[in-house]
Amino acid sequence: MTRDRTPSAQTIELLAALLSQRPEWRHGYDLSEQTGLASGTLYPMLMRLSDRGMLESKWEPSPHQGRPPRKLYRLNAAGATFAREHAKPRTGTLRVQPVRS
Amino acid sequence: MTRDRTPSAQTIELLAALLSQRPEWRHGYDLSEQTGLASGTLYPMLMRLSDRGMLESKWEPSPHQGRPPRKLYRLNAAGATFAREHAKPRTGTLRVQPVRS
DNA sequence: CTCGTAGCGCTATATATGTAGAATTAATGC
DNA sequence: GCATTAATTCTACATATATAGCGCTACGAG
Repeated sequence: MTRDRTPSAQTIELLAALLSQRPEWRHGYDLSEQTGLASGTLYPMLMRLSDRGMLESKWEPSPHQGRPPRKLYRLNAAGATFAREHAKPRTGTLRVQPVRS
Repeated sequence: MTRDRTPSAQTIELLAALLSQRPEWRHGYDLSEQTGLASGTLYPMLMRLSDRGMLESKWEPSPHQGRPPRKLYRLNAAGATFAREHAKPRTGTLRVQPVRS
């Protein structure tokens, strides 16, 4: 049967990255740089999130000759809700983030 | 001034690879596997040979989604002549290569 | 024959996505 | 609680092309 796990730290990081620049389209390489996630972790994650209806996606033709085409992703409504849901601190305790100057 | 060097061992190997399957189109990755030449050696060589009018080239759209497009190369008439010219032993002296068992 | 330098080879890195298989993590049943 | 097992993460590797920059090599001049 299909089990449903609560999002892992990596998933939350990816969702946060996608949420941070919504509604712009992002590609995997871009997201791997922002999050530090390796390709073998990131691409399967993007596919799973897509399969679960969290993301829209489309292909963009190679920007320069000889470069691979990019697959673009973006949170849809369901995905954005899900991301916001899980982006906030786990417990009910409110925490104030000090801002570094 | 533009000097003209006699083709290096690497160039001869590449020309031989191209000649061996003429007139089929070959792409760089393919040729790098056949010759063992690293990409940073091979691609500049292909570009130089192209610039000197030895090769025809064209782009092939990505065979599978997410894979980089391929640039195809093939010896033209001048290139084929040049390749045959330099593929044969250098001097008039015939040398017998001992074969290591 | 020697010297300067243009041309060339090579290592490292960048751009992008993707899969196989091992190791790990977490949900469920008992 | 503990074992089972599905789901996920992670390390390699594969697919392709391309450039920057260092260092070597051989051409041509003298």
